[in-house]
Amino acid sequence: MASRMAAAERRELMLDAATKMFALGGYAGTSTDAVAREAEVSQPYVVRMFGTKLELFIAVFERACRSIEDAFAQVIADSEFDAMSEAGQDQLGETYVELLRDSDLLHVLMHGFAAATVPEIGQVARAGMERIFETLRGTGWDDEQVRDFIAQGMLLNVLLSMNAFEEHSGGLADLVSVCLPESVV
Amino acid sequence: MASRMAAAERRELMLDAATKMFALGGYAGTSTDAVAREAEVSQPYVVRMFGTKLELFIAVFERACRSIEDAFAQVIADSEFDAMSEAGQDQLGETYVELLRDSDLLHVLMHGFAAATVPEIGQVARAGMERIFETLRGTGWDDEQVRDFIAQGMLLNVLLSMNAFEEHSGGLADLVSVCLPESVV
DNA sequence: CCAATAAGGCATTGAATGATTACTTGCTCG
DNA sequence: CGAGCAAGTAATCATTCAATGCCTTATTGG
Repeated sequence: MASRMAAAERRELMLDAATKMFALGGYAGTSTDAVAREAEVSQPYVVRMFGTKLELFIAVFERACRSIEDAFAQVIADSEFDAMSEAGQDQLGETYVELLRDSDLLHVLMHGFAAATVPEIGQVARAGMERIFETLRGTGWDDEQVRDFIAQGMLLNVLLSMNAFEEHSGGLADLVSVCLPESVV
Repeated sequence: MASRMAAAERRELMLDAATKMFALGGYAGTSTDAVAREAEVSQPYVVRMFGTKLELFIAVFERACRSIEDAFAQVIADSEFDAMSEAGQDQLGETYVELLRDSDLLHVLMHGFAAATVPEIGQVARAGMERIFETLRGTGWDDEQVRDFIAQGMLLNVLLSMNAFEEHSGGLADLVSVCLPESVV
């Protein structure tokens, strides 16, 4: 038996493990057993901790959305930050690129968006996107500016999720290179 | 038994059915049996027609990518089309919005992107994205312009996939409204 | 030190799934 | 017309999976 631990702490470890596994297989393509093995607990314990596989996925997905929101909020709250300067805009962009270095986060996001046909997942997705939108509005940017920023982020998501940046394969290289204006890969 | 039909024709019907079902459940979340029922053939026939569930999904996904590519190519080839005018740019945007009215196409796209961690799916995704990129380059736009166009498209994908446009729910209404500048919803 | 609560595992199960094999039947062309 | 090929199915199988019920054992407060 895995050494005893406070349930809340174990829960976090399970969320970590689930994030990793869901990133690979998505909601339907990941078994609770795979999560359990990754978390080094038994499969029934995973189910019991979250009630249902769907609730587990939602917890993972929502946590991913919040980590984006939080990262932006933290940058914006910094007194040094100036949203209206060129440097400030680049800083937020780089913050996002930095977040996406965590490929598990990226893939969980993509799977969550794709699985939004499931009503409960769609609800979480809309709420998460809304919070991110509102957070970015806190810069003082106008709505079009916020939209363009998010749009670039979504393109980045898609290109990264299809591994377009590794070994600049084929003609995507040009699209890819113009997507990372100044941030190093 | 379903009435006889040329295999190629039946194959198209199966692809239609598979598109519909994969749109709902994604790759892992859709059974070959569900596709078979939708196509009104037996489950083994579906498997035999495509060899493998993965190959079926890839056929569906690739076909979706091509329909986008083709729609753009057709507009661009029109002698009336002027890529450099404001109207021309709007026209391409509206072409994409019109395509996405087919929610099955939209969701298959999203699931394909998300599932790009599967090597063979990733390969198809990169190839499809590259062709779309090259097609759009045929407008004569510079790479940044093409990138921005695609980025807006990706944002549209995500918002549509999470049903952000139905009953302008919550604070997403503002983001949503600034995403469809002139095209009617 | 001990009892109660919380942490966690084991065994099980019924349903679903992708794939294979072998069989049947309709159509077409010589 | 009839033989052979192509279209399609029925039956089946080995796995996998999410979930449930019941049991065991740490830990901790009194």
